[in-house]
Amino acid sequence: MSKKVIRNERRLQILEALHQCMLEKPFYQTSIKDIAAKANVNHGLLHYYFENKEDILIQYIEHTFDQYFIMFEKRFETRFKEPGANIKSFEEQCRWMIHEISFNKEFSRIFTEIWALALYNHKIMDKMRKHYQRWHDRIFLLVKNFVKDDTTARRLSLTLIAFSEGMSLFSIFFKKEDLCTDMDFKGLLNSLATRTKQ
Amino acid sequence: MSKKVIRNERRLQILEALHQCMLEKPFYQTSIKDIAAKANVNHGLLHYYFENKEDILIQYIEHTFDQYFIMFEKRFETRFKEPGANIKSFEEQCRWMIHEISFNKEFSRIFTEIWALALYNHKIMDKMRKHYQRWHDRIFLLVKNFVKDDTTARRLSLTLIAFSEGMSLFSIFFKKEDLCTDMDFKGLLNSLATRTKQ
Amino acid sequence: MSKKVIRNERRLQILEALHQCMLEKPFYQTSIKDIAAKANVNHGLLHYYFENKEDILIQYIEHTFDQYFIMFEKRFETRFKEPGANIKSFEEQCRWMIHEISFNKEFSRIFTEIWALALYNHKIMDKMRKHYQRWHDRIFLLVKNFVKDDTTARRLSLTLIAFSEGMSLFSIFFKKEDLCTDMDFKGLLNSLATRTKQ
Amino acid sequence: MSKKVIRNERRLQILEALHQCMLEKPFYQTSIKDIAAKANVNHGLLHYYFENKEDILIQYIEHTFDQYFIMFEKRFETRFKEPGANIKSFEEQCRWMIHEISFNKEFSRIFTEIWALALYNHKIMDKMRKHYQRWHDRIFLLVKNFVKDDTTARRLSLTLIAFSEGMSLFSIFFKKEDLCTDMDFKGLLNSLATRTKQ
DNA sequence: CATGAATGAGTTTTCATTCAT
DNA sequence: GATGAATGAAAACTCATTCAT
Repeated sequence: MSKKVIRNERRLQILEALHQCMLEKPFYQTSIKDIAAKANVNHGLLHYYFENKEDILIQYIEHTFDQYFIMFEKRFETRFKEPGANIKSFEEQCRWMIHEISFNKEFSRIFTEIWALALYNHKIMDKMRKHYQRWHDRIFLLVKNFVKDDTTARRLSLTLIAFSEGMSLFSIFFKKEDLCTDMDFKGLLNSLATRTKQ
Repeated sequence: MSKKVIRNERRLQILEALHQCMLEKPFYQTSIKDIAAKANVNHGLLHYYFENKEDILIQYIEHTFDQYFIMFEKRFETRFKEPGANIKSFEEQCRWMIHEISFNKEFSRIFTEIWALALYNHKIMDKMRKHYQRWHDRIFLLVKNFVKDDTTARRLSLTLIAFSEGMSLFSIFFKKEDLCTDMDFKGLLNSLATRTKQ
Repeated sequence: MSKKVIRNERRLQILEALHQCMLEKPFYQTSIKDIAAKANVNHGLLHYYFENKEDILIQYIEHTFDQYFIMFEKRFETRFKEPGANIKSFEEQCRWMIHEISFNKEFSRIFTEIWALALYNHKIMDKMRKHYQRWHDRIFLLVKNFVKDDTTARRLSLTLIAFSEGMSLFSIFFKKEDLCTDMDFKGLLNSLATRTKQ
Repeated sequence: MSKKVIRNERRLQILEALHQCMLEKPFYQTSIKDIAAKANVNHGLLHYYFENKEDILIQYIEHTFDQYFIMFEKRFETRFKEPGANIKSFEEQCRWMIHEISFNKEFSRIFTEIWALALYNHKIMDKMRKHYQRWHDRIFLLVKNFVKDDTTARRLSLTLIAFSEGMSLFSIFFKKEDLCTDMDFKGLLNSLATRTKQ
């Protein structure tokens, strides 16, 4: 293996260690030594591969959003060969998003914490905005098929994401069964847009 | 001032100081001394009135939810004298909730952090669940007027709260104008229930 | 009851509270509020009846030694009417001392701690020396009946007290049954004196 | 110096610093920073080498008892070549114990405090019991040469240690000259056993 | 006499980060 | 690259004591 590959492996090893740590303790209570121990590397080494503790988190966010984005695209491509999305593919993709992403226990926990960290940390905030925007752009493409007005379509798609994150959040406090898990997404868009359109 | 009055004054003074502090820094970076300084009291006093730092937060949560609950009830009572809510009053109350609570900047910031704190702190988690359940019970009463099936009505009302919290969260990352702010709540309930009903 | 009597009652109440506290926690971990709580009085009041925390302990020592001294004298007087002690009365009194004082669980615990407190506190040290000297003087009177040489008699009586305190100490670490509890005190004196005499 | 050597040096340096500190102040008034200052190391380092303040003390006790045990054995071996102890060697060894250990000023002070600390700290109590038992086992071997009955021999040897600790304690309150320092240890055993035997 | 609010000094402990080996 | 010793700032919490009421 080349040095670059080793370097990348170590990096991923450490990011995965952070992931495991964040399932046990809040980030601010997770020490560099905790992460190092989970990754089976010396704690001094983390400062060789990453600038500081914050940098590990920043790169973790980047890495995780990328993974989910790739998952989303792969799933879409394999199921809906035609370029344009129809109602059925839109609905299915939305449902998959709720079930596989919003209701993913680990995802919910870790991102609930990252939202909080973003509040008073510009770098994390910027990173989050950037990724939510990328996500927004992608969902917008789907919604655009049913909503003529661009401004409305953008609003609808962002609200859809906000809704799915609300579901993610509440899956922490309540059981999935207590929430509506299968809905009429097309109708949802309509009702959301009704007044906004006026 | 009697000792009892002093006691209560101080407590509120400290809770308000925590509120101000949490607008500046994350809770875990807010020291007891920071809160004391904002409250203009000696830091030792905080340990006299509260068991520990966590206890201040717990009581802050209690106090804040209570305030919002009272606001909600007052608003409802003054506008809709008749006991049973009709479509119009339901819609207006929902809209008010989104605009005055979900889109309240301070509320959004502070509770986004409290969600994260709840993740690894049972006491905070229990407190949050308790208050969300109270909120849930209240919204359920409104929804019940339009939805016959109780199970469905409960699911719908909880999902409505999840949705409003999602909006609250996203008001941190984006501008209000980027989201749908006025919607057809009755239609929303219908579309959420469509598949769940089946 | 006169004010003076009330005052004394309160004082004893507080000294007894300290006694109870010291059975639970070391003195330095016992707060003024702990003592106040046990005595069922307001903590501010302790500073009215006593100069400070140390003063309570000093007075506790005085009070406790006095009690034991009175017990010793009473027991001696009731059993041995004649003024001069004979071998039998000396032996019995020694045995009583070991069994009732050295092996008194509470006495052992509390004084083991007071010895340590005396090490770096002159007032406590002086108080302890004063009472041990009083005790020494008393035992000397008994030993004097069998030992002609005053210097030797003084050494023997002090060593006898040291021995009984050693037993008190070890009753904390081991069971009474693991130690010799009934011995030939007269023979003990002889063997202790053998070489010292030369 | 290898890292392992550094590690051991530092440990001993810190234990020695605790020793020096305990000659000046009670343990509970000795701060981690005091010990660090005496050891000429950063106070944070103490938490790197030891779990906490209590752990330093625990290891100090272990270290100190070990040292005295080794001293005892060396002295015995160099003076009494024959395996079995005779009266003379027993008496000399006892005398040495009283003079070099019980009457060691530093030893007396520090252990008087450790006895008190053991009262409400299980770990220290266990450590002390363990070492006193080891000491007991060793003295028992000597006493066994003159006392046939094992139970009696065990009681006698433990009482002998209690006696020497009583002397240690009283050397704090009084001068050595006020106590019997050279005695007939063989006779002492006999008088202690007289009644116990019956 | 009695209360309890207020003070502030002091303590243990944690940890990101640096750096010599 | 890897190790682990070392640093020092910062935090929560305790508590004797004072004092106004």
